[in-house]
Amino acid sequence: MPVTQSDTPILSAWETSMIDVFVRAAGLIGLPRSIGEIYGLLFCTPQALSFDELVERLQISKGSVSQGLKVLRQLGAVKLHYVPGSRRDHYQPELSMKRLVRGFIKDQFEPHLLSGSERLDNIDALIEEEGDEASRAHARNRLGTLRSWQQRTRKLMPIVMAV
Amino acid sequence: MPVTQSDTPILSAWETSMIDVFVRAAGLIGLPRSIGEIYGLLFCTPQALSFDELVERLQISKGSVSQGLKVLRQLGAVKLHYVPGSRRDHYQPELSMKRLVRGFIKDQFEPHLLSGSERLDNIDALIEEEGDEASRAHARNRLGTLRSWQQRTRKLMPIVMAV
DNA sequence: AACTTTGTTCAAAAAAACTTGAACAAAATG
DNA sequence: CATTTTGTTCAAGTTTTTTTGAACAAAGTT
Repeated sequence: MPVTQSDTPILSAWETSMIDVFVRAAGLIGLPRSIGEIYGLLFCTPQALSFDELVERLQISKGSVSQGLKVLRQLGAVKLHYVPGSRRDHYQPELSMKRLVRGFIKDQFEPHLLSGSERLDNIDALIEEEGDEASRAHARNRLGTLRSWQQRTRKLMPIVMAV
Repeated sequence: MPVTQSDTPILSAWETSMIDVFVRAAGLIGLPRSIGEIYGLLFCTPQALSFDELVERLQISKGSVSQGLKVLRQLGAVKLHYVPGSRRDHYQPELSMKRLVRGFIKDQFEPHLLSGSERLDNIDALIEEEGDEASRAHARNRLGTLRSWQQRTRKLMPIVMAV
């Protein structure tokens, strides 16, 4: 007995709008739409939601939900919530802005900052291998600028994470 | 007499590496590779560079350079530099981190923050149109969380821009 | 043990973002 | 005014990213 519930309004108007806010925010920080949708729906909903409920209410594929939740867990943006009497995993959104920001920076920014330092050291070495002294001097100078930018960015991190 | 200068090393090793740093940085903030390349080469070079020099040394199309420079000008990341006796526009990189950050935030973030406020007001109205009082109360509550996030982000901006 | 439930993986399809290059516009030059 | 120089625009091509869905694995049920 196939149940065609296709005309049930799966999301209310305010939910759709609020999810849209998160989809845009996701785009702003370089995350795919589906991740914005998942976090957005969790954010709208009072109870924890299961995998299946996300698939059904958002009308996106299991694959997208699975991968999206994986990223969100990695960022610390969702928490598993045990629901007695259910075998399914249930998810709730992390609501602490501080933790959200911290998770994002740690996962997406810090790695680049670190590998960046090594890169600059390599460039330092390369500079000494070519050109005349005048152009080497200029290159060293610019490298110094870059290093100062890196350092200032590093100092900013704790401040941003303290939001 | 076709001149095949294909084996001229157009970029030195350290320049290539330094440009690579900027290409990665561009990716990190959601800008295309070509923009990282353009800014990167300007950053490496002592003199101002013309449009043509960018095309030739980076080996990318005129279209990419034209659009890339357009974005960089908009961000305030490059400055026009008048070169006597040349009709071509010449470009130099903005070297002040403060100005670079300020330009990026003003161009890419603030618009979203502003339009965001209007969106939240709309959601506020939509919430009152559906559901029972209990669910409306929850929705209002979450909207409040979102507003506080927005406000905290706003307060952070001047601090980041003061880097 | 066979079956069901739950969720992951990954190759292929779809969508989005970026780049190219040819046509075009604007301004300087001869 | 025809020509050259300089740079922009935009449709088409390319590359990258995201989404889908079917096959699979793991663990619980009967």
